[in-house]
Amino acid sequence: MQQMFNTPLYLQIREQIFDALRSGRWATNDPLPSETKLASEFDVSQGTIRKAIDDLVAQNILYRHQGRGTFIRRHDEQQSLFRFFNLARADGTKPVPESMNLHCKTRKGLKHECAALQRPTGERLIEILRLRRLDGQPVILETILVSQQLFPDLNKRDLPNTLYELYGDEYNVYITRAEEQIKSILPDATMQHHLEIGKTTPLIEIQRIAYDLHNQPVEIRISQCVTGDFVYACSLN
Amino acid sequence: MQQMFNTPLYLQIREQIFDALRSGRWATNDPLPSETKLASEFDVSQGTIRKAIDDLVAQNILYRHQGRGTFIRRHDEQQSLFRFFNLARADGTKPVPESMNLHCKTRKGLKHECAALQRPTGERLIEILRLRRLDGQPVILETILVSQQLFPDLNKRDLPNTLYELYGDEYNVYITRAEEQIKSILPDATMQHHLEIGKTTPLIEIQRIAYDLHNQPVEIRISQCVTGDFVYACSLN
DNA sequence: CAGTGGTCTAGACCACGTA
DNA sequence: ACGTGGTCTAGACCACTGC
Repeated sequence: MQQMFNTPLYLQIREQIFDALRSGRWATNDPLPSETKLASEFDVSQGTIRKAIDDLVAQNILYRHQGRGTFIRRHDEQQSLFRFFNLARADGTKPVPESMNLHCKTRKGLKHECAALQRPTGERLIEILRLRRLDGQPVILETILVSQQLFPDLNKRDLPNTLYELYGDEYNVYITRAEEQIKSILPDATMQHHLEIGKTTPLIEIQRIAYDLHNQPVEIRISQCVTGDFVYACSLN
Repeated sequence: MQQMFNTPLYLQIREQIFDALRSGRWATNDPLPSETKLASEFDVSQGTIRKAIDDLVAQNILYRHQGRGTFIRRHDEQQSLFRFFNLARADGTKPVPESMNLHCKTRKGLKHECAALQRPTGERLIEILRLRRLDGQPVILETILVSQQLFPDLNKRDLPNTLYELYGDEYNVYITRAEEQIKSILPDATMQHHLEIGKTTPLIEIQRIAYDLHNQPVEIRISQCVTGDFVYACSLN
């Protein structure tokens, strides 16, 4: 096959592989077909397949393991606990977060919430409130909002510490990236109570929107965090 | 040339190119020698040079421009204003920051400051205090600390809005990455005065350590920011 | 041992920028 | 028209994994 149209071949292949991934064509735990097999299937050279996969690896959608194969990146317990978790001790090490669910209910979504999730206005959302402890201290109060349509019966399940793993395993929704916005706030009565702080202890509030493979917003997560022993850590390049 | 020893050729080449960059072998504004020239110089194929440069581009040390050549990434006015600037409006757009210098002096570094900069304890540091305005409002109070040894007479200069450009142009110190830690604080009297806020307005405090090409810490920067109309924005992958 | 990804080559042609 | 980076190929060999 030759490069036709104006978009490079490897980008076309990348999109085709990406579509195949989303359609569930390959089992989540098995390796993808080898580069040479994909090359003959798509009728391009192995180097072109390689470049396409390079991109998907860079996007953290696939990963390679020499000698074993190429695999779909999953949110499993270990990574999921840390990959999207930016709170660290002052020395840069990361604590293991525990979580306790405070409530889980359904309610009508507010206008701006539905808009952020790109769902019809007024759709029912599932709201989860939980408290997270780091090194035993209550540090984070977290409100999670998802569409009930996309996650039927999520509210009737046992909710694990790592929700993104559950989203993937049970609902075929794979979180690949997220955007966070941080501001500073003072605690209301609920926060004071659960986080065991006074009304003059300032908090950071992190608003996250998490996106799936299709780049669709899937979850809103608002975390109020006490930043005494812990800080929000971020790298710039 | 063949792959010898156990490290891949392209990594060896990458390090050699990197060394050449640091030694100032190529002018900062001219393109590097073309891939084919580098290939014959290092006696490897063009594809291997390409892979080496790919890495340096991914690290944001070089950039390519098709048809023109490969260049050293500089902190120039435009990018520098935004590249390491994570405050955004709630809708995600970025304001143009202005800055006003409040003072610039030298003083003996505290123990933890010298340690963070990997300089001898008690060395003299240059301290710059400035106020930044976004959309006309005073939003950020910023304290900058660098070694006087590394930046002689910096305190006697006119300080531009984009310091990293000055570091590169005048001191051959190129900032390539930074680490930030964020926590929430209440303002002291100085902050209240300059940021025009009351004592109950919570702020976020960003502590940044910026690193140069050698991966040496070069600058400490502590910013206190009002997060009313602006938020700290960050992407997770 | 066979099969996977990882490296490396040599050479072709394309797309862009400059003069 | 020419030189640059960008894409693509076909084929070689290496390094790791699992049987």
